[in-house]
Amino acid sequence: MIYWYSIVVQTPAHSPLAGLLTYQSEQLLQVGSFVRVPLGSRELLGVVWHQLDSPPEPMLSKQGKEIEVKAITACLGIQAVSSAWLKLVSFTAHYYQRSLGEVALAALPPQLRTLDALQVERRLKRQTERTKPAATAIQNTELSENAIDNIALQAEQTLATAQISTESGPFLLFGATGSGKTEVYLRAALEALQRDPAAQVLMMVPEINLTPQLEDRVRERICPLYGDAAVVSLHSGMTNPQRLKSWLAAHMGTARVVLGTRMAIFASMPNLKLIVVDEEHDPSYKSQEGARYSARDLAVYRGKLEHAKVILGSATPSFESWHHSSAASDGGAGRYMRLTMAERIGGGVLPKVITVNMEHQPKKTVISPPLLNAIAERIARGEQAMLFLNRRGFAPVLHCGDCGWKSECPHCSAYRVFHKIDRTLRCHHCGFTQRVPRACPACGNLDITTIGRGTEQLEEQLADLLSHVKRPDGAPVRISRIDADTTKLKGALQQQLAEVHSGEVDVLVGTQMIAKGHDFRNITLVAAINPDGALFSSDFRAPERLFSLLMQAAGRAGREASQGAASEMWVQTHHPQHPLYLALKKHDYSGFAAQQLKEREMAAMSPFGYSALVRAEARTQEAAQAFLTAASESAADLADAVPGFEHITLYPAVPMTIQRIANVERAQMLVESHSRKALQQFLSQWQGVLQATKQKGMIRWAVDVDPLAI
DNA sequence: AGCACGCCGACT
DNA sequence: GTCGGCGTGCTC
Repeated sequence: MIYWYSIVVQTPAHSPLAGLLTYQSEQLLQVGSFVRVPLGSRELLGVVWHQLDSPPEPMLSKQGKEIEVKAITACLGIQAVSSAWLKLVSFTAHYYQRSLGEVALAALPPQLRTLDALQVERRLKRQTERTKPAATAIQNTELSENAIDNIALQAEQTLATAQISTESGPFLLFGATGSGKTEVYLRAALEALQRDPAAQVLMMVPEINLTPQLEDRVRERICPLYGDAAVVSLHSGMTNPQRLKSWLAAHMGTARVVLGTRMAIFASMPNLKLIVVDEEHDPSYKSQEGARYSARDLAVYRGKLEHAKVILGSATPSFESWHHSSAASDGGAGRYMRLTMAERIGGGVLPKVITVNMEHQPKKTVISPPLLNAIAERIARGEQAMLFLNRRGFAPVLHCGDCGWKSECPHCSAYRVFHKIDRTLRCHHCGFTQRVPRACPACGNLDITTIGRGTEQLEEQLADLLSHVKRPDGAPVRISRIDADTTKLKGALQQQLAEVHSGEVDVLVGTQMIAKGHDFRNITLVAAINPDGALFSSDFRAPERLFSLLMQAAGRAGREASQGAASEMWVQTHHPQHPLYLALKKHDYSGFAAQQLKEREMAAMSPFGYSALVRAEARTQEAAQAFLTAASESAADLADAVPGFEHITLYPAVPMTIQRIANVERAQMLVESHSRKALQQFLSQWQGVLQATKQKGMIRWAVDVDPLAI
C-alpha cells in the first residue's frame, strides 16, 4: 500500500516551489508528523501537512519533463503537532505573505533540521528520563492553595483576577507601572494550571534579558508546585541545543509554563490554556525579518483558535489595543475586555512630571541648571538619578567648519557616529568603522568639530558638572553609562545593573534600553535629555512611542512607596506646550490616546485603516523604484480578480528614510485600504505579479503587512 | 535559498 | 595538468 502526502519543507520565499511538495510512503502517517525527505541532492526536515486521497496528477517541470514523486526517507519519532498549530502557521503564512515552508520551519527549533531519525530518538529518550522525577514532583492541593493566597491583593488586582477567572477575554490589563500586573498574570497562570491537570501557559515578554526579574518570579511561584522542569524559556539568545530542549518540553507537555519572546508564539503546546503578552505595546513583538508577524496579534488569533484566554498587559497599551478595548459607545471596537489598575501597590504615587523649557536656556545647553541642581540634591541625599538620551556614541556627526565635510558613511546614506572612547567613526547601520582622522579628509583642516551629542558625551559632561558634588559618605559621584556599547559583552548588562541596585552608582546614563522594564528601588529622578525628535517625525506612530517611553521611564522612579511622593520625571523640551507633554504631566494616557485616535481616524490610519508596505532592494535607486512602479502598474490587471479592488490605494514608490545601507539602495511603496479583507485578497493575488516583475539589478523585495513604521 | 554543473585563470 | 572563481538552472 502506498500513501501520498503533501509535505512542507523549508523553501525559498519567492521560488516556484513555495508551496507543498508531494512525497510517497508505505507508512500511514498522521498529519502534523515530522519527516525527512529528499529534495534535489539534499535531505530536509518536513512536516506532513495533509494526506492525498488519490495518487497525484503527473507533474511536468518547466522543460516538460515529468517530475518523479520521491519517497519519504524517514518519519521522526516526535509526536505530531496539533491541528491548531498547523492552522496558526498557515494563517501566519497567508496573512503575512510568506511561503508556508518558510514560516513552518522558522517556527521550529533550528536544530531539529539537522537531526536524523536516530538522533531524534536519542534526544527524546534523554528528555523523558530527565523530566520523569519532576512529573511526580508535587501535586499537593493544600500547598497550591497556599501559593495562590499567600500574597494579599489590592482591590483592583482582586477584581481583575476575578474577571479573568470568570470571563473569556481577550483581556487588556491596563495597569500603571507598579500596580502589580505580574501578580495578576501569575494568579491567572496558577488558576489555569489548577483547573486542568495538563494545562499549559504561554507568557511572552518583549526582550528576555531586560526582564530577568519576571523569570525569577515565575519560577519562584510555579516550580515549587510543578517542579523545576515545569518552566522553560524560549528566545533567540539561547543556544540551539537549549532551544530544542525547551521546545520538546513544551511539545510533549512537560513544560507547564513557557516564558519567551515573540518567537515563542509558535511554541507547540498541546494543552495551551492561557497566553499572557506582557508590555503588549512593545515594538519588538513585531518581527522585522522573514515573515514580519506581530506576535501580539497572533496571540489573540491563537487564543481564539485554541480557546485559550489571552491577557495583553501594559501601562501604555498600543492605540490599536486601546481602541479594541474601548466600548462601542465610546467609538471603540469593544472586542477586548479592559481591566484597569490605576493604583500603585502600597499607595505609591506616580512621579511629578517637570518640563524644562529649553527655549529659555542658552543655546547648546545639554543639562539645564534646574535639572542639574535637582540631580545634585538627590545625590546629596543618597538617592539615585537616571538620565536617558536616545543616541549612543559621543556625537552623531563630525564636521569640518572650513569646507563643510561631514562624517558620511561611504556605504550608507547616513553619518558615521563619533565614538570618543576608542577614537573611531562608526556607521550604526552597516558597521563600517575607521579611526577618527586627525584632519579633515577633504581639505586638511586640523580643526574638525562635533555636532550634537550622544550618551558618551552626556556622561563626560555630567561628570564635569557634578565634580563638586559629594555623596553623603563624602565620596565623589559615580556615573555609569548603559547602552549597546557598554553591554556588548555577555553578562555586562547584569553586572552594570547590579552596581546600580547596590547603590555604588549615583547617576545612570543611557539610551532607552534603561527606560524599560527594570525596577530601580532607589531612583527618585528620571530625566529625558532631548526627547523632542519624535514630536515632528513623519512616522505616525512616533508620538505613541514617545509617550509610552516617557511613561515607562517615569514609572522607573519611585516604585518604593515611601519615595513615590518625592519622585520626579524631568523632560527637557523646546515645546513644553505640546499636547504630548501636557498629557504626560497629568499622566493622562487615555486623554492622549483619545486625541491621537481621533487624528488617526480622520486620516484612516491604523486601527481605522489597514496598510502594507512593499520594500525593494536593488543596486540602484532607479532599479528599486522601477520595480515597484512596474508592479504597481500591473496591479490594475487584478481589478476583476480581486473583490473590493476599488478600495485599494497604491501610493507612488519612494526612497526609504535611510535610502542606502551597505551599498544597497532601498525603496518602498505603501498600499492602503479601509478593508482588511480587500487588502489581504489584493496582496495574495499581487504576490504573483511581483514575482513576475523581477528585473535585473533587483536584489530582493518583501511585503510588510501592518507595518509599525511607514 | 542551497547545491549542482560548467566553463575560464594562477598554482603545486 | 588541477584548484577554484561565481554565472545559470533545478529541486516533489
